[in-house]
Amino acid sequence: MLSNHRLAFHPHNQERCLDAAIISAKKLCAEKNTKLSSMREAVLILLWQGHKPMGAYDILNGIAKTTGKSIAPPTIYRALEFLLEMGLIHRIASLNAYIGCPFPNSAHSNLFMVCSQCGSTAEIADSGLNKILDSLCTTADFSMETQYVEIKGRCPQCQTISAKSEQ
Amino acid sequence: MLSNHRLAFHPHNQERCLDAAIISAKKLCAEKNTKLSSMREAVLILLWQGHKPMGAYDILNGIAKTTGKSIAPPTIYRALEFLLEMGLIHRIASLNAYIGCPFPNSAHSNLFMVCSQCGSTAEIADSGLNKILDSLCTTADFSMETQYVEIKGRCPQCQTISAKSEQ
DNA sequence: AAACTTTTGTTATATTATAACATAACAAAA
DNA sequence: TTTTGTTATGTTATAATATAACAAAAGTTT
Repeated sequence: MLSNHRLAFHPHNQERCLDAAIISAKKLCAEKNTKLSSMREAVLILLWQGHKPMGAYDILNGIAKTTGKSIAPPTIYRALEFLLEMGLIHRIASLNAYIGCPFPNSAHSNLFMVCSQCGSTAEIADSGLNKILDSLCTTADFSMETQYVEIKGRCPQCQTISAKSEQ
Repeated sequence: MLSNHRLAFHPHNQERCLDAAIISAKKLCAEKNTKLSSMREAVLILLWQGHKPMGAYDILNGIAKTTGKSIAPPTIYRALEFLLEMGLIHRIASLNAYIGCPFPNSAHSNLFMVCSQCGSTAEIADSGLNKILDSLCTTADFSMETQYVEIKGRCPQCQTISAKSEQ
């Protein structure tokens, strides 16, 4: 099991995550012979600064603010498309939002745990889960292409907070 | 395992599904002391006639056509909201679309297999899957509220067709 | 029928995403 | 070092999905 739930759901040095993400993004693009242009890098940085799923228009506004320029949606969607293709980010379908991938190098199918209160989101790759999904597909004679496994609920911190407020 | 993949992915008497769905919807609403108004029933019927996930605006146009009236989005979204609350339909997040639930009576968490070619969609409730998801949540100290498990791929029929066309 | 509740209608607008075409930036070949 | 080709970004417009806010109608209860 590959998971970043400890980082995602607890305070930690977020700048370190960001730096690591950018370094491995550059490496991965070099390997794949693609270019992490400044716009693409800016979007990736913003996503890691947010450290939570962000909508395309949140990203748009963020980029517009830091660059001082006014930017149109296609610019952002293109950067997102590239980053998705590279496996550097994921789309959370249930939120229409995007988040940086904490382990872009390992090929994997993913599960996301999204806190419905604070938005913090963990990514988990679990072979047991994938085996079950595969076997269910086999049973139905269905050939899998993509999977979306997203769980909404409460992260550890928000459980504690809401438990306290109910005292 | 509770699954409608045999029906969903193969030709069958769709009218029978529709009739059964409406009957059990009426029963369920009676039990829950809510009302399946004509608008709500019309939306449910349309979804079962389509027999595939439909977008809110597809539904809107369908209802507008059969009634001859022009209808505004909120009317449709309200009907959808009601049907979702009753568990009579599901929302497929990865498609922004809605589909009738084939077994609304049994409380369950669901997995959807969506054919990326023809759109036909099966719903599967599997306790093995749910156990794994539960255990992953426990590991991460995450308390689940809702789950979205959606798999895109090829249904049996569309696999056959594309295999043939590649000969 | 009056008062109340629930459902639907109406208008306007928010949010998310893409199509189509133009320009700029960069790299490779001539 | 032009010129050509390719890739990336800019620009305008619009499509597609969803909701807020308030008004009217329909259905219930008293």
